[in-house]
Amino acid sequence: MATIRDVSRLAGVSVATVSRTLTKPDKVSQKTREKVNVAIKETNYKPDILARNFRTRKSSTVVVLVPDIANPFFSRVIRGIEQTAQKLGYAVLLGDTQGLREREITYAKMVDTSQAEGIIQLDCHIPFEDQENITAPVVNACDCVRGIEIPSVQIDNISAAKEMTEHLLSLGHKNIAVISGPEQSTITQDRLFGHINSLNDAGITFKTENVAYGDYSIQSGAKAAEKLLNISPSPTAIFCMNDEMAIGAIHYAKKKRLSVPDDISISGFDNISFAEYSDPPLTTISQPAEEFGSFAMSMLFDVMKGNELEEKYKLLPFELIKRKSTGINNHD
Amino acid sequence: MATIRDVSRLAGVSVATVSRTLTKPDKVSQKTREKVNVAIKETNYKPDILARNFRTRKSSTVVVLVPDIANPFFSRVIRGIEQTAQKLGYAVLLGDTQGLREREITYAKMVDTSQAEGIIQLDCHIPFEDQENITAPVVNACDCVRGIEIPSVQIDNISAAKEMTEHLLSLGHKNIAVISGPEQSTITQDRLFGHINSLNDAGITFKTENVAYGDYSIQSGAKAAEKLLNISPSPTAIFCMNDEMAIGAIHYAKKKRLSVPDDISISGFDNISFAEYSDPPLTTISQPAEEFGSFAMSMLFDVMKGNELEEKYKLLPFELIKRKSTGINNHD
DNA sequence: TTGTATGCGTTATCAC
DNA sequence: GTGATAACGCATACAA
Repeated sequence: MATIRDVSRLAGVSVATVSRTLTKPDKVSQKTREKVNVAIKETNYKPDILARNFRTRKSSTVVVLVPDIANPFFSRVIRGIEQTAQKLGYAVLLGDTQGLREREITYAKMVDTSQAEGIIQLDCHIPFEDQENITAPVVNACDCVRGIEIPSVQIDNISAAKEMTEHLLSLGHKNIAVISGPEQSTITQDRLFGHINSLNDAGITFKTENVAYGDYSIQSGAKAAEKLLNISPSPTAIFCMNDEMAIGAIHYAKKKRLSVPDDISISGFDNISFAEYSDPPLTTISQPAEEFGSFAMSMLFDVMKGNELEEKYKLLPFELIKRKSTGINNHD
Repeated sequence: MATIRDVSRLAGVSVATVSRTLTKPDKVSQKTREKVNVAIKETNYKPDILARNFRTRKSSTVVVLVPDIANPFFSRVIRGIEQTAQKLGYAVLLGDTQGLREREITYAKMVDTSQAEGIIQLDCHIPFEDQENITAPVVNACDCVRGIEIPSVQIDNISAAKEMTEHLLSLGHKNIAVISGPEQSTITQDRLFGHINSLNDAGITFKTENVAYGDYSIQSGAKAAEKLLNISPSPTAIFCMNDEMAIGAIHYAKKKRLSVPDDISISGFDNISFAEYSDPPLTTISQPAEEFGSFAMSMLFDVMKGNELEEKYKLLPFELIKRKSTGINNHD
């Protein structure tokens, strides 16, 4: 492999000039530049990025912590991250954490060892051993850690849950169940809060037994629906905190020979590509997944550069998508 | 940040000894090791991986080229890659290529510049400018490049397609349509080949007009179904080359008020998590996605180490999963 | 605008 | 088993 030395010799210039030609071409005369470029071609020289990274103390790499890469919503976020990272000259290291704190910390430590310059965390945890001490550039996307000074980009989950609940209320539903995400999750808490708020505004008392917790998987949605649809009086609508669980819930309802939405309305969250093609098509909240990723990467870039952030806690717009899985309450 | 120098001073040993304690502890006496470890803790020393990588000419990183990270099948493969990579001490760089050759080449070049040591390619392209010259350790997973010396792990797509086709034939279907993947794709070609083979074995002539090409998206499946279900005589079964397109096809069939499977049988491929919860549940081919990733990473490891591969073209087992989207032909 | 010289933090070589 | 030291390839401060 040719080194910068070989190029400099062939071009008859110093290594410094070759280096400059590559990284600050405006500081090199047109003529010299040409000479150097010819020599680079001739030698098929490729700068050794390992050496460059070492010398500059930069890896041009960020690590993204994702609880489950196989979740279509997260993978869309990652796609957004990747695209913007590439534009900004960064590579993306994948850290599938399976929600394990231990693995989050392992990956986050890559910043300590200079392997990565910053972290994008898609879960609601602080990925450091010392929870109080944020020791590396980090940004939250989709979810966030409450009360902690970590910049984040998400939707207004409280308002989104309110809007969905109001939609269900407007269809005449009074006994609304919830299939929630993990209880500790910030977005889950926010959405539940918004939901309860709407109920209260409508003069309806929220009942704890109307909530079942899932893990965002289809299976957990089906299981939660089984629990909720066998209490009495049976709810006439279920507000699910993601589309997968809604699809699982619909599946169980159908198995029980309930018609969706005639017997039971079921709503989702995220608007994944399957939502539109579910039977019936899912009423859901559309979240700008790619934009989350893209925006988070831009924010992280600023944090890494030491730039001031315009908004530390960014909210992106969401949209209620009304489809056929929710309908008028025919039961009471 | 403490360096190896600081540790050596505090421990009263040479930097070489500190380095050895970290990377070859068996070459250091118990006593010295303890001294060094105390000093490491004291100074909170973390080896600079950038410097280490530079010195050893290794990045301990592999790059994975994926056409579309948001495809649930690919993300499962990536999960498998990530898990095994972590075990083997490698980090995974994400290269979402959108199927663009240009981006594949860009990412593959990271090996030239030492940023990555090897490549896992999930698409059926050679990620190098010079197609004839394989210039970096590379392994194919799921798909493969035909006639090229790139190690690969996949299922026997020909046999899988045969098995599915035979299943449809056994249900009495004679006019079977195909919703295929991209025409240039190797796995598409293999599956089509297997399909045609089965038809021939059954004495049925394959008709080109019974094939529509999609891009693996739900939308493309719906569109392809629209084309196929409006030719005459209408096929009584559709063999789709992935689950997303099958779900799209089912969606269109229902829209046309056709019953699946009474009027039309539709089969998928991949067995993604949504397959089981589709309505009706999808008959499909289960592929070991995580194992593809895991196995590919192990193979790449061997290639990078210069080890001989036990099998250069590995086939993993698949399974025909019979569900309710395929049924007996009631039409002729 | 260009060249010279230095050093980044680590590992490897070779003495001891 | 341990230490002294060179070297990896590059970017940069400084001199010219």
